[in-house]
Amino acid sequence: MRKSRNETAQTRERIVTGASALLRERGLTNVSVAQLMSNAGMTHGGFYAHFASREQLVAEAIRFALVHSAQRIYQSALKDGERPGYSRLIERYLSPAHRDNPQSGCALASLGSEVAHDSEAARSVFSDGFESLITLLAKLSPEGTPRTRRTHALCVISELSGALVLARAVNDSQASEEILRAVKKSMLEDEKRRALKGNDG
Amino acid sequence: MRKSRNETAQTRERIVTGASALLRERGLTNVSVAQLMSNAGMTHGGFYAHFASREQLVAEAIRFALVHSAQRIYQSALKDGERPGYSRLIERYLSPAHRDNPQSGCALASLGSEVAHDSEAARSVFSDGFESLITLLAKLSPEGTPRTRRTHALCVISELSGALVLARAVNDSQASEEILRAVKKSMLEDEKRRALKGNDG
DNA sequence: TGTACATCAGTGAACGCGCGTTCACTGATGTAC
DNA sequence: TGTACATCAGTGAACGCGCGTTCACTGATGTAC
Repeated sequence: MRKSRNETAQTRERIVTGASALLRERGLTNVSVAQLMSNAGMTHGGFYAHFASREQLVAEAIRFALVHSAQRIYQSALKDGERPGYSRLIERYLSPAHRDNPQSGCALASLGSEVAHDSEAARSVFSDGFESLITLLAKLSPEGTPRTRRTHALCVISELSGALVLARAVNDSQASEEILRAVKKSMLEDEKRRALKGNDG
Repeated sequence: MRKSRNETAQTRERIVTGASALLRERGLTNVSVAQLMSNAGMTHGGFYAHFASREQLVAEAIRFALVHSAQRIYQSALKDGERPGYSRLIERYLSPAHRDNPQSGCALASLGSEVAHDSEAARSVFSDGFESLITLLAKLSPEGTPRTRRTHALCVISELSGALVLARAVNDSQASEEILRAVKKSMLEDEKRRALKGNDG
């Protein structure tokens, strides 16, 4: 049952995008090759027609997840009122919807701590994706030198991803809401303060 | 070869503390029962004389790791100059030494994202430990209403743990250093600003 | 355009392996008198 | 305090199971002429 080149490419893409969702949802080590294939509508045997190993698919899925995350983050920052800024991103990132849907959410929060224990390939792909995201955000940041913009981008991403990880880990829904609300409020105030300072200077 | 009650209790403690270190270092799913027992100087067979399941040990190890982390964080905050504050904590938390030694470091950063996929017991223990830590930090925070102190504690912990996770995940040592340095600098400046504001008001 | 053959995506059974857990056994500890 | 027996922490072999990976096979696609 050989498939056409087109179909083969589509199948491969389906496996990678499906894996990027499933791995974000359940973690890098909690999904088997059979589950990843079944998630793409196939049996496990065909896996090695597309990938040399599970490790390779994981690395490709991480790459895809990071590119996807970067696009969504960038879009949020771009659409922030008239000028680009972080307020809209902060609102979206720290929403219950984002907390409850890791499969389509930020890969830094869902995969960050597991990547530290994963293969060199995975860490390398993660590093590249992270660098691209920070560079993009720094360019788009309101006012400041290139250096301060980059620093601010790093701080925003750290605080956002840290808060989301904690809001997901906690078992108590009230505690989870509190984390999202408190950090969101504080970060939005901080952004306002920065915007005013920027307009004054 | 039955052991005395005293020895039995010590053995159990040795397994739990050893597991708390090994699991922080390698992740919750990447260490076998045999490895956890060997780490405590025994063979795997004796495991079930102390625990009902691997899951139970993991939950106890998480509890221990969080208590241990809270103590260290609290000590850093207490010893901050004359009055308690976050500056010393920030310096220590975002140091290369902390990044490179997860086995004795903050459990929020090393286990946070994995706990979200783990057992109810693990999440429950994590929630309790997290709540204790935040309550402790909020009490000790400089100036402000109970509410603003709590919010600030949540923000500080989110930003610290988020930055540490990213600094560990990244493959490029320069990028890792940059994250630690940039976030540390920004957070320390923020703390200074808060301290001045507190003295004025 | 049509024919003959090589290629290869996908299936499902099978592989060796490490996992969490169980169990018979050992012998020092704990308990009853 | 001393003796006889029950308990149980720890060992190492064994269990069933799911894992990542391999393989013989199928039949549609791609290629050569």
